[in-house]
Amino acid sequence: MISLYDTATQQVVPLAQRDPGKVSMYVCGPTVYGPPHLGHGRSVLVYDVLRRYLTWTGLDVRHVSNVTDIDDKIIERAINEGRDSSDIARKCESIWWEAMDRLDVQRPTEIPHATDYVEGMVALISALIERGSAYLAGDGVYLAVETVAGYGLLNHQSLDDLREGGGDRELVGAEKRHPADFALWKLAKPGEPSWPSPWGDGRPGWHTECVVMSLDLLGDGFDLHSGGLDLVFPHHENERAQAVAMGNRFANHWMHHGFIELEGEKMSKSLGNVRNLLDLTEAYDPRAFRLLILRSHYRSPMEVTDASMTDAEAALDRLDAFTRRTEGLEGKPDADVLDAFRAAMDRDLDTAGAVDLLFRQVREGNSALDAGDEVVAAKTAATAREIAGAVGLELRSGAGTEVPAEVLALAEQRQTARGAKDWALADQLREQISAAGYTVEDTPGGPVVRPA
RNA sequence: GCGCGGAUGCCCGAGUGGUCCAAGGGAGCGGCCUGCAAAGCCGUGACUCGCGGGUUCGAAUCCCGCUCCGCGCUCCA
Repeated sequence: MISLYDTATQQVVPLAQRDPGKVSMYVCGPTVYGPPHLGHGRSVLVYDVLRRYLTWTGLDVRHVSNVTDIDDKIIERAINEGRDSSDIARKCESIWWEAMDRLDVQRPTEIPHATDYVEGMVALISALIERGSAYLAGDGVYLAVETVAGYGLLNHQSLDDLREGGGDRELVGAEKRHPADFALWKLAKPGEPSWPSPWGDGRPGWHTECVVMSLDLLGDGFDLHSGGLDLVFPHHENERAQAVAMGNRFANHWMHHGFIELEGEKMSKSLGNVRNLLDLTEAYDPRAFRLLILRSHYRSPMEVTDASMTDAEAALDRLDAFTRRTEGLEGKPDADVLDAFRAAMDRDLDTAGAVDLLFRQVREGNSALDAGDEVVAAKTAATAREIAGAVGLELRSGAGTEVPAEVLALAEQRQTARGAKDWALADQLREQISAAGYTVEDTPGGPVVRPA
């Protein structure tokens, strides 16, 4: 059974399953108003790894992740660009999935869209008003945080402390009863997209969609709710407030991952140093990004730099080279190593420990091959494949890669030259192969040509 | 101000009170292998884990204080 840090209790505790053998997880998905950045990349990879691992251990994972396709930021962009907000949402979403595919991230089992749940949200807000936990003000409906038991569970701050807040907060809606009250429904201004409601046309407020969609699809008391550290407050605190005000338990366990930093600063839009996920996956092997994320702990801040990506690519080369060397060897994974892998992963998702085990297999296997021991090599290779597969890291042997006939011809000429001990010509031919973007390796089984 | 989290070798980065005189990767250097390479293997790096106290038979790990850094405090993953 895996244990994970729970933001609510501030402890690493076993992830309890409401239904034995099944895991229900809700991961806050994107608001589609722009291209996905590196932070989104870390988010999806962390939960993709978690999901794949849980599935690998034999659990039936239901992974719900929303697409928020109506939001102030989308509207803002629509107005600025004179476009329809649904058009922006649709295009951004398709770019999102393209990035996910490049990163080899599995699709969630369910992908609810906010705009498909507006009726449900209106019903929830109505019920909250009936219960006296929400009220109508001049520009919309607000949730009265003082009526919610345990508000601050995730943020670990009292309402008084929140009120003191150091930021230059904008007190949206002067009619709020308490400064921490937040919008559930925003009445539409002219020209804004809107839906009908008992309080007038408008749109949903603070992530009411996540509350309605998670409860609808997963039911109350679902196992895990997760997202970035920045979602702890107010996003998740406010989701929880809405659900709890309705008498729900809501999520049983809260998981949050750390940020990606660029040169020591949290990557943020305001700093203008955001790097686009599509750009990153163009510039580097997307698997290197997954490996980089696996090598650090999900709650630690993490740097993504040209140096760290290049470093990860070099490490990946080592894995691929081993895969190439052990191709065709059939063996069974080492049960002890897989136990160690499980132990690491169950310890608050110690993926770095898993990577450690993976590389140890590689070294052991390479040594075995050098010693001519194919049995041990086959075993380590099978173990490495098993571990890599469990965390979604694809290992490539390069088999099936097309090498152009002219390059193969150069390699053959080089072999002939080598046979004649004409080293100058052989080296010159290798230069040509290299210039064409290929590497030739002289192995006991003869020369092997592969993409550099 | 309040809250959360960091500080480990040249770089990245694990670390579960004793098995830690601290993983793994990258880079460097030396060696083996090779016609030379590539790939691979072996060797080599922290007398120490931000600083100062404390608890303990024993601390990178627990507690207290301090320094520095990051993040949040109403629409960021």
